[in-house]
Amino acid sequence: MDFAKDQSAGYLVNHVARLFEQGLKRRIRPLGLSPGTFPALLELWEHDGLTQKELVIRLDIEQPTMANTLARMERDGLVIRKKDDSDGRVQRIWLTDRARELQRPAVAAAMAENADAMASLADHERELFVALMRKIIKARSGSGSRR
Amino acid sequence: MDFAKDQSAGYLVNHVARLFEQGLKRRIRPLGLSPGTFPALLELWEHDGLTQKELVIRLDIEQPTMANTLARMERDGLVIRKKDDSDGRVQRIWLTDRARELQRPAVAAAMAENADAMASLADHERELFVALMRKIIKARSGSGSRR
DNA sequence: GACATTTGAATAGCCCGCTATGCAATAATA
DNA sequence: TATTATTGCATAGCGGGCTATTCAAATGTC
Repeated sequence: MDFAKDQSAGYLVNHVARLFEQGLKRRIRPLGLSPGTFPALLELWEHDGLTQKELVIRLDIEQPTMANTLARMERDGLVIRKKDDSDGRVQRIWLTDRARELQRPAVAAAMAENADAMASLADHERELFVALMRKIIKARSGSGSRR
Repeated sequence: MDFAKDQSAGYLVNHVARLFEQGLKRRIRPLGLSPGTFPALLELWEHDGLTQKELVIRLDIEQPTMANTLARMERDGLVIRKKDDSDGRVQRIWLTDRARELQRPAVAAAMAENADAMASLADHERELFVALMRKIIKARSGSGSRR
């Protein structure tokens, strides 16, 4: 009984995530990007040529989800996938020029969206919010429910 | 530059939302429920016979998403949809016996998941977390970006 | 060296969110 | 009252998440 949805962390976090995603989507659409590509791009901008497996681990996302996202990214001319020379199983992911050029505007858009969505929070509240989420993630995916 | 993803609220909130959803999914699968039905069920358990439109407004979700979710729910024997007598456009949504019986175990599962996911937070941190998210939602969807 | 195991990626199929669009019923208006 | 506008819902199509399964390459083991 008495499950007040506006007091349920799970309910709220889903709502907030949707708001963030929608905002980001609007902002990066002009760049020809969609939100799902963002995490992969962030990693690749820092470390071009990562393996699909490495992306999966770094982003804590399931392998088929990553494979699917990368397929879309390749289709859209953001990356190319090449087999590793020394191991025929692994796919290495390389950014295209276009993707490299998008770094500045895309990061700017994401930062703007973050700022905007949290505009109603005071500075210390923002830091708190981020810190709390990191704590949850750490506890959860760190020693998480390995099946 | 220097967009640290572990400091980006948008990035983190997406991650946390995924963790919550996966946890809930595992917990309610035995009941034959999926996470997407939860918000609608919560409303209907309190107010059976709501309109699709009313659900859309209360849950801040797009109309086609709701229509789709309700179609799945009807398929799975959770609700039935009946045209309103006095207005042939509106669909009223009525719970089945099965859905009513699921209230207790489903709510228990959600509460357990919430508790579990936030187990690493102190009590006051949990309250803070919830309060911050409500603040964000209020500022955002309240006077939000009406196109 | 042959066979079994492990590992990385791809595919199939589903849930659930979105936008854009179409359609039928009602309400408003000339 | 005939036409137009509005309103509520459904459909099409896609992005992005998941699980389960398959496949090929590499590794281990006998």
